[in-house]
Amino acid sequence: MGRKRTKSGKIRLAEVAELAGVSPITASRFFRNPEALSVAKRTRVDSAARELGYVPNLAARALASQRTEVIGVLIPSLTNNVFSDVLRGIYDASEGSRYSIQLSNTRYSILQEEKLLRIFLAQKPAGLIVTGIDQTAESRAMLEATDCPIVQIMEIGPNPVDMMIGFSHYDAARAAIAHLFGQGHRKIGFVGARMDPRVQRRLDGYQAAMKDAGLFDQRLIVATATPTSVTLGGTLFTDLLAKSPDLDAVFCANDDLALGVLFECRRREIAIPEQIAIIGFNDLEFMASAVPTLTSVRTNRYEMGRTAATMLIDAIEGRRPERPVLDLGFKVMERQSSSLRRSDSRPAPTGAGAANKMVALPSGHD
Amino acid sequence: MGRKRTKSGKIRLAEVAELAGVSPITASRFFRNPEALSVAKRTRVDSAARELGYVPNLAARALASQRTEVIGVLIPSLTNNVFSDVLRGIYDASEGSRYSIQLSNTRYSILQEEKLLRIFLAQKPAGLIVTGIDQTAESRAMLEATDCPIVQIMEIGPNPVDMMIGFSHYDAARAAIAHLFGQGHRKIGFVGARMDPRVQRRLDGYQAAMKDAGLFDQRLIVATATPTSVTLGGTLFTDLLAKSPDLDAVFCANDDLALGVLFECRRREIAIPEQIAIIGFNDLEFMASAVPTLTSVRTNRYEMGRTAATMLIDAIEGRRPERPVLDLGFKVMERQSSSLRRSDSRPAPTGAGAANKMVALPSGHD
DNA sequence: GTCGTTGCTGGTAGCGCTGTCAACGTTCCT
DNA sequence: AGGAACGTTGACAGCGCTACCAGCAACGAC
Repeated sequence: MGRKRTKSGKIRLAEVAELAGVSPITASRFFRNPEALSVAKRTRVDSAARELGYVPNLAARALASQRTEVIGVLIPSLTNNVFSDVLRGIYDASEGSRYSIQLSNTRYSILQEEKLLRIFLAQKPAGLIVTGIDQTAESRAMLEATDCPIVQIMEIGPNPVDMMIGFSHYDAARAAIAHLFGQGHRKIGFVGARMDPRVQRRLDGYQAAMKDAGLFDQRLIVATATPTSVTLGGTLFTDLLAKSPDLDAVFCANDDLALGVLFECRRREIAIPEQIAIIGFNDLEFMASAVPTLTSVRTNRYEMGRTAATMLIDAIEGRRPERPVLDLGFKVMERQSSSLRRSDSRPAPTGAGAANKMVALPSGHD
Repeated sequence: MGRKRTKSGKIRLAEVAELAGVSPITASRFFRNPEALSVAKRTRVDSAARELGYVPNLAARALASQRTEVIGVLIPSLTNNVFSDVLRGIYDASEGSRYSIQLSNTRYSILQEEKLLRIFLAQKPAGLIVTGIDQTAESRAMLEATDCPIVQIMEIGPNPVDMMIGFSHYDAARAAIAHLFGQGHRKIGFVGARMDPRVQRRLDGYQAAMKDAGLFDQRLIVATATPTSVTLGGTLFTDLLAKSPDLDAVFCANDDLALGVLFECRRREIAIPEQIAIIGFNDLEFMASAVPTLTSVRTNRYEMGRTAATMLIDAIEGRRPERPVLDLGFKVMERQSSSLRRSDSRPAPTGAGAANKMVALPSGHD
């Protein structure tokens, strides 16, 4: 007796249990911890669930268990293809797991981040992935008061809230400048947009390298808070040339800017790298197939997302990582745009960028 | 008597109600339909909720009300920047609403889509956004059996499940070819990658246009299922040149391929547009700042996402749109890469691509 | 004055699932 | 053989909220 189905017509756990000839709680265990069941009951419940097409009601589960199977992800931008790679990694790692991803966009505002964090935490997420290390004091306090695992991504720094995965933007920028120094460049400009904390640290690295070499000059820097774009790369480079006409190289804070600089050089008939060398940041796919091929600092974005989600899920399930802070490092991918000692005087058609020479791998593993 | 707080220390609705001196149900109404309360109670509940920092428990709400405030979004790719624009629109539109976005990646597999759909529907989403019109029969049946509003995005076609927003890829491709015909081109090649249904329809449009003009030739087509990239554009163009050395224009199924073709032409010292004209698809930001600037078919991706989410939320709340199918149209953005009749013989530095001439706006509004 | 109507409020009874604890059968140890 | 230890199972009582319906006051129509 009693209703067989919920009024919405959905199958409930009780139906599955009844068909399998077990109690609801045993059926429940099957979905959460199958090993706790005897093989006989396990197969019975399994086939009953299959036969009925049972899908657990997540809301009921969350209410009863006082926790969700949601991983919250806070990122500053959906547009930036840097984040789309990270996200892909996160989604890939979450696939097949019981956890679902809840994404929110802070739009590069730590106040917005704080607001979103409050909402997220109220729903008791299973875990949290947050971008960067520059939270508000309030956010920081909330994160530390939470008992769910947390991974900070995109960069590494002191005092992780919990786990941390990324690389040193400061070191990466220094490595880029060191590479240009190695090619004989001295008047190296900096072009940056958006100027979020990570881009700021790249600028810091650039400044430190230049100062150490006694080559620092404020006129070599063009930076704006405007969101980045290829077009903006050309505009900023134009500004930079006006300030420093005797420039011999440019470090671009990202690859879109670098592509914009490349095109602007084409317009002005500036030879790359003979007159001006270019180095970008992130090593997006197109860098290797541009003409000339563009040197860039490769960052492991997909791997970062994937590893962050994997670490997080492991931590949620009680498998804490051996080391909570993971430095994924970077590589300077030397290509034609910064190679004065060119072995090939003219690029061959197709696959020209093949000469991807790995130059540096500071900080972290490989 | 009775517990004041849940064991997790969270504020519940009952606490808010008590402080406000009303019954829990009245407090509940305040959050869902404030107009139903008298002004006096409304302010009392409001200040009580504020004072306690109350945040509703979504799981309990979902369980009790038998519905969620989740909008499910199924897209085929996270990498493709076409989708990141759409997603940004969706997230922007959902912000400030009570609805949250649940994103899943079908990886261009309609079987995977069917699987995800089953999971989504079991959780009774408030609404659903799905990509394209090529669902499996099973998926289609599930979608039609569901009572929540559904928006199909990215393209338009016959028999919408519910609402639909997009444009005709077929017409857009025909417009691209018509533009090239207008410039005097005849041997027009097609370069395509990924070859998902929408790219396939672009190819169909290309073929129809060429056949109508009596210019169709199978050797003018290079298409692969491989995921798209700039590098691949160069490779495919190389293949195309091998098949059809007397080519005078290329229609690229997307802008990344077009950029790859541009670079390959540079490598081969093929003059654009004098020897070969190029037209891309989507009009990503960089197209206008490349050298030469690249003609492309502009699609309204952000607007598509934003409008889809807005329409969906309106429909969820009972405000059905006047017309369920919305054609957002497209525009051929004529630039240097396809303009033989160039007014400017040499592009000026910076902002060179300014000469964005709008050529066509078939299908839909503006 | 009686009846219906409207606007607001509250009580009751779950939504579907899991935490806790108790109970059972079996095995292994001393 | 007795008892502890383990593995497996089930009963009960909610999780925090809302659907549903009843109740009540204020008002107007007859």
